[in-house]
Amino acid sequence: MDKSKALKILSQSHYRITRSRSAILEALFKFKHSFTATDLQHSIAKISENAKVDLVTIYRNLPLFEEMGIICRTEFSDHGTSYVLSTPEHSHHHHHIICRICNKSKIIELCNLDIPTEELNRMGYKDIQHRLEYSAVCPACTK
Amino acid sequence: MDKSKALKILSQSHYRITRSRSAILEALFKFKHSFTATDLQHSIAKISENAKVDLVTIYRNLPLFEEMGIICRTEFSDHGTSYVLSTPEHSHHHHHIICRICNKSKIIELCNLDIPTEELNRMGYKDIQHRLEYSAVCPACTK
DNA sequence: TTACGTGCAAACAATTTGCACAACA
DNA sequence: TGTTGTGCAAATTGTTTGCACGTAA
Repeated sequence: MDKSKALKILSQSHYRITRSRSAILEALFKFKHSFTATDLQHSIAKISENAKVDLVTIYRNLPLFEEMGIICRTEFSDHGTSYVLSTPEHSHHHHHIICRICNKSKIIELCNLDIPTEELNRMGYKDIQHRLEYSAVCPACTK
Repeated sequence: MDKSKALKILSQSHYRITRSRSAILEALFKFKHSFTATDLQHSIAKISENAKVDLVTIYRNLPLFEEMGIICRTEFSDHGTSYVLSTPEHSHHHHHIICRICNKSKIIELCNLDIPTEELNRMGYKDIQHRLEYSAVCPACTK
């Protein structure tokens, strides 16, 4: 997934291609780890002085981009919501591990999680959702 | 665990037994499901008009009570931190399932989660923490 | 009596909302 | 041109901090 792919998805869904959305996506795809709305704003400002996008606009677009499958929301950090890019790997069930020092995230596979979900289902729980987030100090930061 | 047990824990740890802490604990143990700081404040107000405790005081005591093992923090709800009572069952590794309708929570066992943790350890990640929260519509609320 | 707790006010941070204006399709 | 999107300001919500006063040990 890159910027032009994302723009295509947007227009195919009849969302408008605006200067702001373009600038947000431009900055988005530069991130190698998870980012917040504020991170994005700073990043956009760094790219170009006159590309400024209001924080509100970013807040309004992030859920949209998530809906489109461009980014993926995570909530491990105690301070607010952050996102990671949707890679092809993101299309299937998975979870993240986030380094508490450098903030980089990696995907981890956890198929055995489906088992308890099924059990809960048998117990009568409906529309089961779960959120699993790992945090740790990554190998690089351990040194 | 009940109020007097909690008070004993506090005083054994050289924390003072105050009117506020007493009132908070009084209200605490009445909850059958998860609660937030604000929930607690309302609950205290309902119990007795002159037992009022400042929200700030509640915010300052909840982490303390958690440290003492009296309550257990959960963060599934999108809007802020909530807690559940520590039952004897809480002393071992577990997770919760919270009903999105009635907000009641139950403990679920998930020992197979230890496996990925170990794997991550082998991969060089240190001080691994995880948070797993299930939410669903419980059998009662399905009807 | 003295260190620990509390209340109040105020600061903060993350996020949302209202509304007039701007700009895509 | 009409609808959708944006910026600005301001409101909300959850949580934290500073400080003078109160009180348990």
